[in-house]
Amino acid sequence: MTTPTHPTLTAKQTQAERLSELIAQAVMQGDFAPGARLDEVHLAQHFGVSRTPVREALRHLATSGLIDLRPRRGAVVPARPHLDLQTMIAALAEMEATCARLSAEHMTVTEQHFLASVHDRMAALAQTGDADGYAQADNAFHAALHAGAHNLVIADVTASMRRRFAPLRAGQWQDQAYRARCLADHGAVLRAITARDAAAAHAAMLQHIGSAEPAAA
Amino acid sequence: MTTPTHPTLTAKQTQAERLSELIAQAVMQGDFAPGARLDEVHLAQHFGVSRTPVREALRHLATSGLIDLRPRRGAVVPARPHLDLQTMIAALAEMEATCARLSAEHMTVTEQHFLASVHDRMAALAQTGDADGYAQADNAFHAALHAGAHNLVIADVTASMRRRFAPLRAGQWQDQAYRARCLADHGAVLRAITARDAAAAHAAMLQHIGSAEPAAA
DNA sequence: GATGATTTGTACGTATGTATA
DNA sequence: ATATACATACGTACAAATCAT
Repeated sequence: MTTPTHPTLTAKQTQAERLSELIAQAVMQGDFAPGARLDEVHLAQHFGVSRTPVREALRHLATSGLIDLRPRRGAVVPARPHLDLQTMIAALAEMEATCARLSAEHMTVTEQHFLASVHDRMAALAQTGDADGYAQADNAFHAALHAGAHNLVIADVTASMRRRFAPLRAGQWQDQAYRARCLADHGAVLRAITARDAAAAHAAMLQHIGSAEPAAA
Repeated sequence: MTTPTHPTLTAKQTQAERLSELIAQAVMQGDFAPGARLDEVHLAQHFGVSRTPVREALRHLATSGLIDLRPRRGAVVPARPHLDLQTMIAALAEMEATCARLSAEHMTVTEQHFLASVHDRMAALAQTGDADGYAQADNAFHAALHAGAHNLVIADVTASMRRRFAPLRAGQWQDQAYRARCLADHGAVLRAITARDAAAAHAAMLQHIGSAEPAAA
């Protein structure tokens, strides 16, 4: 009976998801040498699971752009923080910034109030160390902006881009400084939107994603 | 119709990749009803493979955002609300405008010269009634802007959105007034970009697509 | 609300393609 | 260049959870 090395706090997750987050964190922290091969059996043994969930986690991370995965050749962590990853972050930043600008132009007052309430909830959580709740509030904030753009195509594209970064963001919320900066950035975006200042909303969001997302560490 | 069984032609692709493409096509073509469950066993049987590659393909598609995949509950094709033409045009306008802004910021001088040469070619064609050549030049102009954004992700998303309008644009080029307006709009964009005026490039492109594309006629 | 059927998640074995001697 | 070793891709069996009844 292979037992997990340590008790998982969130029991509702699948092993593949857990591993995806763990491996993503490890790669971003530089625990693996750049260019090193991520051996399936080695990882499976290390985490005390079979190769199946490891494979699925690697597929997920490859699609997210964090690792390179070539058929029959296995996974490697790209020598330098993946070039495409930075490109994808920049792309996400542009999409989110567009949503912010459109929100400044098109949001109803009711939607503005809702956005503010989400922000307040996030601020309240800032005191507690509740990383999980914080992540949830962050998603709610951005989702409100996607909706506020009043364009389902743009909202959909942005949301789907954003979803790819979920495993990469997972660990960030543990960092107190990151949480604080995130809250401050959101505040700036919120102010620009309620002031209907499209250019400021755009700029604030661009800066937020550009700096807050896991850049080339 | 998707081919149920393939006579084991072992290309350099893996089964999972093959399936991923097939399923993606099927979903985008609307072969599955929105909200329909994508059963692993069914798909495996349908394509004549085991569940393993099907699972990996579904993971890939879920990460890409094409399908929804919730733990222990399987995959479903998200019920996307009907996207009307105006929304899609507005979305394309935003993407093209973003490319224009990024081009103003990042284009090299060489790229600027190339863009100008494409524009000149288009101007020369304006006199003749060559609708086909004009359409080609228009595509070249926008392609140059996509490239000039220096972000492959954004370029790709924009190009794929644009491609969807090709059939709708086909007839427009017959109209002399449309061709003239299009050329003038491009000129404004070009001037803003060579002046490195990001905001002006953005605005000019937004206006161009918003007015020139086949609006809700 | 409990129970059975169906489906997903995980483990493991086998074969084929890749890399190395 | 041929052969050998090894890692990945795929198939299959079992376990666990969801949903229907």
